[in-house]
Amino acid sequence: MSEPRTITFWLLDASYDVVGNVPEIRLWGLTEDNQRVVILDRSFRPYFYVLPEENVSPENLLRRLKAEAHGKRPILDMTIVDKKFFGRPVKAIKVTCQVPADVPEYRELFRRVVGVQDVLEADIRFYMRYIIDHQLRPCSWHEVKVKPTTKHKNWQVDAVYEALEPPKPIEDYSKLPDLRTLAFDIECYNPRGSPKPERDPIIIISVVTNKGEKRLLTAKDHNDVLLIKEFVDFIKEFDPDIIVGYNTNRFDWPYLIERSRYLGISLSVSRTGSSPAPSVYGHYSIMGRANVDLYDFIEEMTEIKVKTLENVADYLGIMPKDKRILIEGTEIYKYWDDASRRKNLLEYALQDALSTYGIAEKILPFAMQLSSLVGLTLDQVGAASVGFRVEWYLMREAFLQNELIPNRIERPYVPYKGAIVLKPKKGIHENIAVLDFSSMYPNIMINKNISPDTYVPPEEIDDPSKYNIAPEVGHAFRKEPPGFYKRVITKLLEFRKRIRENMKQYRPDSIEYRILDERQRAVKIIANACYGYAGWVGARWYRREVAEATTAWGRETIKQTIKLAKELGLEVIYSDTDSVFVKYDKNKVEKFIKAVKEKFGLEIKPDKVYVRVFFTEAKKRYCGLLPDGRIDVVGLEAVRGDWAEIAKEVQEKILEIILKEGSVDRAVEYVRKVIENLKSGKVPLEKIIIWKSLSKDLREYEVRAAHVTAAKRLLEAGYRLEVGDKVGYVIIKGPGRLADRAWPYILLKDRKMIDYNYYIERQILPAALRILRYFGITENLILSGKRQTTLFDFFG
DNA sequence: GCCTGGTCTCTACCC
DNA sequence: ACGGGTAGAGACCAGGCG
Repeated sequence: MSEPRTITFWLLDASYDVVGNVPEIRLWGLTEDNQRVVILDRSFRPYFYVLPEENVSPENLLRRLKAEAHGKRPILDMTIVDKKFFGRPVKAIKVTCQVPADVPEYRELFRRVVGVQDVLEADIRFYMRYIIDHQLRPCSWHEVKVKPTTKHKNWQVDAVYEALEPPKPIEDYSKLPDLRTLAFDIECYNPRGSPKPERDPIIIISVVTNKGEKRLLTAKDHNDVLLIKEFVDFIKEFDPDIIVGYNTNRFDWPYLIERSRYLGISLSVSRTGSSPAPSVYGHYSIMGRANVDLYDFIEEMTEIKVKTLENVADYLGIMPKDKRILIEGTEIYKYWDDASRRKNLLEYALQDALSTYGIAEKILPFAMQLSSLVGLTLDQVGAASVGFRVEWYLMREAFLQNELIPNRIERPYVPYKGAIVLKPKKGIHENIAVLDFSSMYPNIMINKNISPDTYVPPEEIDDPSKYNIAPEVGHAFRKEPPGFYKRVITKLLEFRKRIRENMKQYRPDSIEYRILDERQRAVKIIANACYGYAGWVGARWYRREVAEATTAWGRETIKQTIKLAKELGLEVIYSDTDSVFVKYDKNKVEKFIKAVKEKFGLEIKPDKVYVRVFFTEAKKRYCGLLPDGRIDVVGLEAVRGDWAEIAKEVQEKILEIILKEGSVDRAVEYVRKVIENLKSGKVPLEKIIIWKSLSKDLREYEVRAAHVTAAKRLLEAGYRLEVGDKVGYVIIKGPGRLADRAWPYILLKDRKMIDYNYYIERQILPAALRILRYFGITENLILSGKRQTTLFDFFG
């Protein structure tokens, strides 16, 4: 039984601990035959690099470092190694320590030694070091030679193995193991505003699993001791691989942890029996399982404006709002205390867990592919910001290419010029094609070899023919050899091509197809984020000249493209960054595409053709009618989250009437009707709520803004608000500034308080006139109610 | 003291 | 804690008016 064997496993989580002065890597996973396993590797040691100053001999420095370390904690090894730093070959001293805690100690000690230029790679967590060095991929399959061990008998796994050699990744991403997923949500008793764990019990924990279980765990009146124990027991019994929730990192887990501590209950939900623990990027780590907060992913979906669980579930078609029970957060305790209403609360809680589970089904396949690609574990990848996701990917690549990973350093923010936006030709245009460059910035970075390691400062320029010189800004980049960004982005684009090739062997409705599709999406997202990353001052591979040159070439490209279009007789209506809107002429457009390819080595593709498109004179705001009758609204009030629904609706309807029917009269009639309805109180309250986000702490605001005063009123009423939350308010009648008349809709006692005049003058009319004034309509004309002539009607 | 115009702050958008 | 470019509303404030 204890003979060595090779097993195949899917990597779920990674961690480490020091056991008997030996660091032990733990790889948590699932095997092909559906066993939960942990693989221990005690052979790996932490290390970092010391980079000598240019004129310092590595041998001398090595001796000095050894002398410096003498008498301190033993260092396992110090060796001079050949590495590259920003593409340049360098000698570095690799320092291998006994345990991870030695690394920061020696980093601090060595960085002060004379002759040391820098200490590198001393800030990488030990298990991440392991993942990078062996190129493991979380959420992917690996092969590993192991032998069983009797260690850690009390852990909740089917088997514990010792690795006889490091695992090897398997390059097939089309399959997933049979995972156990658990979604949960907690409800707290909150008669005194926001619940506090040292005061208010948890009353319901709703649980839904992917194996068809639905549980409603409840408190005994106001005693939640058994409830929490039941929850812990259920997790142990079901033994989930993935635990999902909505906003669990900021609410459920901290609350459960605090509450358990207060009650003296052990929240041992992990596979080692430990409690969830706060970890990197503000997420909670549950040993051996992946704790995923779906909110992290929803946060990035800017198309969902108000990100409450019920809104998101509604938006994603998981649980339509009109088909579920909605209970106001502040009312929960009332339902709990009222025997006749308690069952409604229970149903509500279950629907929350079901919604959460539904979101997980939509999000997890992508999250897993992102995790696999960038190398962050599933529970971390969502919590990490875009910049860090890109960075982890780059760090893996740097390792493969023997490049030293630069340190994260603080730098001043220096702004630079971005893209060009053309002033549109205002009014209505017919038959307009939109063409845009595919991945313009990534391709420019490849074509011009733009990278920190190919950048050459002006004083070092010799023969200009050896460099690509950026227009306007004059930054120079070596043509050869290929720079870091070029190598990385090229690889990503090729990778994506290969995945898309691979997809062809599967039916579009198959699981394999879905997985690969999510994977190619993840690859595209990372490739496209490289430019932004390069211009981020917090990036390890930051260089302003890189970002600045990329946009400069982008500007030149689009300028030349516009010129080319005109030369070919295409009328250019508008352009933004990497797109051109031209009067559609099939032959000319085909010629144009070919010419662009020849001239710039970049691909421009027709994205869509508008039957009709309307532009105001403002940039970034227009509206187009598509051949299938759909309407694209871009930038205008109708698509902004900070206008009252009623105003957005009016604008959208006007655009539709104008683009489809060409009748200004009807549009004006429509606006008048809505104003009538509003005055007579026929418009539902939801449609006049204005939602705005809090971008900072309330005390930090410099001017009195409406949503801030509304937020303060919410706070006084006992609501809890955080940065990023959306505040919904209405404007009420009365004296003073607008900001002082903003009232949280939730606290509104009487609809009579609402200032309808504000909604007419400052919401509906501006939104309507934004469009209608281009057709000769004025505010007075709408308000006077005079019948219009058909003067402004057109086409039919 | 009120009005006006310019500037600043703030949000959310586009690509 | 990935980039810059942009519109538009409202707050704020200085200056003009008389």
